[in-house]
Amino acid sequence: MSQSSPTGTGSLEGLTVACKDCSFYQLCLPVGVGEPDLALLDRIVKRRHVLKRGEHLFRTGDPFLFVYAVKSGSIKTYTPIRDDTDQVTGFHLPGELLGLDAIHTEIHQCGAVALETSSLCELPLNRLEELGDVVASVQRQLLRILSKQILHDQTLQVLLCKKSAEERLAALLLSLSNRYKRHGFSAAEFNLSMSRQDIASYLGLAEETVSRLFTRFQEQGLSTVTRKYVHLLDLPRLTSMVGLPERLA
Amino acid sequence: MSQSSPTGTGSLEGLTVACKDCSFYQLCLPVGVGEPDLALLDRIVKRRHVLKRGEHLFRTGDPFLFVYAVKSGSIKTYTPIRDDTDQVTGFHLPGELLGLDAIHTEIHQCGAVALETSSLCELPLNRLEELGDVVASVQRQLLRILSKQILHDQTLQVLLCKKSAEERLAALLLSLSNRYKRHGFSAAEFNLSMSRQDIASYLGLAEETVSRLFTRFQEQGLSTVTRKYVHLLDLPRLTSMVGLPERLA
DNA sequence: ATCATTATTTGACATAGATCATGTAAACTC
DNA sequence: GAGTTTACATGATCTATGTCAAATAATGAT
Repeated sequence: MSQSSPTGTGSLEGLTVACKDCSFYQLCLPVGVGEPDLALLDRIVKRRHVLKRGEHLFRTGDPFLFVYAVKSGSIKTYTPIRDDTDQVTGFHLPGELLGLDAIHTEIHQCGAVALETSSLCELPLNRLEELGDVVASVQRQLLRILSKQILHDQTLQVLLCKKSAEERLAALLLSLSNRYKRHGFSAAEFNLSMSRQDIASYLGLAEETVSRLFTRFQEQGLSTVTRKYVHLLDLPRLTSMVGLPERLA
Repeated sequence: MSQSSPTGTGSLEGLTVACKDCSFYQLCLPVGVGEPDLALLDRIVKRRHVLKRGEHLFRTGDPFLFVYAVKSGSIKTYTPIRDDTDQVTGFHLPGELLGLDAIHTEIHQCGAVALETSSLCELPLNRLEELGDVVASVQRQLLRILSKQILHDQTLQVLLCKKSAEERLAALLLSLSNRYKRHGFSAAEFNLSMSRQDIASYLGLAEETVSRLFTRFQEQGLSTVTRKYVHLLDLPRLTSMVGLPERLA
């Protein structure tokens, strides 16, 4: 919701950057919130949330206090399944919201960990009342965003129910590509902040299968993956592999 | 949102039953909407929507006009995948909402068909403004409901990623059981309104696998399934099979 | 820098569940 | 109410992935 200072992450402390000046605000609460409303909204949005790799934003069972917006970096959310295994439920990139699933129970059902150094804004949903008129407008935006998430979940459902391992991985790569592209980053080259295991968990595959697929994609000239660095060589073919508008986000 | 007349479904036409008298209203918009608000809400909620088996409530691509609440019967939602196949995305029982995924794009991304004779209420989301004060309150409820749906989708994600065919089917049977129970119906005996194929699609399995599992459950004394009629014989064992709070709804 | 730990890759093998094929029983049609 | 269609069941395979095992490479710690 807010822009980081030109002097870098270290000086975020004490800064008062307005939401309307944030390069991400249109991604958080895209349309329908007018200028004056934004000024109000700005009053209750907290900034200066920075996490290093591996640090938790919240854990399963924590009380729900805020909806978070990723400003930079990336966050993964997961649910513990049994004693040892986790299910990765999502990867959250800049401009995307986090914690929406906890509105219902007011208890976080997922844990959220930084995959790399990341900064976030927080929106105290339970204090929205203080905003008066802006409330309805912001809530309408939130409804849209939650609805979008539900749509995303349906796409994932199709992916998990009907698509092969190959199609699933292609879909994830394209999803990341599109989401980076939206922020002016390269659609063809980026770094995977998550591990093979995270990817496997998210896609319902074994870690080994993901590894083998990366190798196969390379053999087929679809992409190059060296460690964390991904280079998508044949976007059109990858897209046709996934088939349909099954874009993940 | 409204209660059917004591004289039966045939006489729904012309009835003006208040939301607050509806036995389902607490399921639609559970808490936080006070009595006076309900009276207002009642003004814009339409009733008298009746579908016979196989009839569509809406189709993919239709403009989004309403959120629907199931009053009686059951509805399935699905997305077309390729030319021939569909992905069943959900089964909707009385008291549950429908069409939430279309808020974002304002175009229905799913089709919705009645699995049996069903009646529904409609809530014109785009006319909520007319309600004035009640808006924030209703929207807050809606947020909770959408959030709950997201939670449900996460459970489904775990089911599809980590659970065996057996566990998936057990989870679905228990989900239906719990949802019927909530409405005062038997938790142990009910009718499946959906086909084996629908179940298979929803759970990411082959139709044949579902058939075989029903047979196996019967052999193991877990349940009895004759055609559409299900009798759950060993709820505790079924529950422990699924493991964890992975209840589907 | 060196060692220890963890992540990734690769290979050999096992298996759950898909697919294909066919049979049987409801449910609809005229 | 005989015939046609559609839903469900069951058996015989086949295959995409999972699982187990081990090698290699990267990362972090001392």
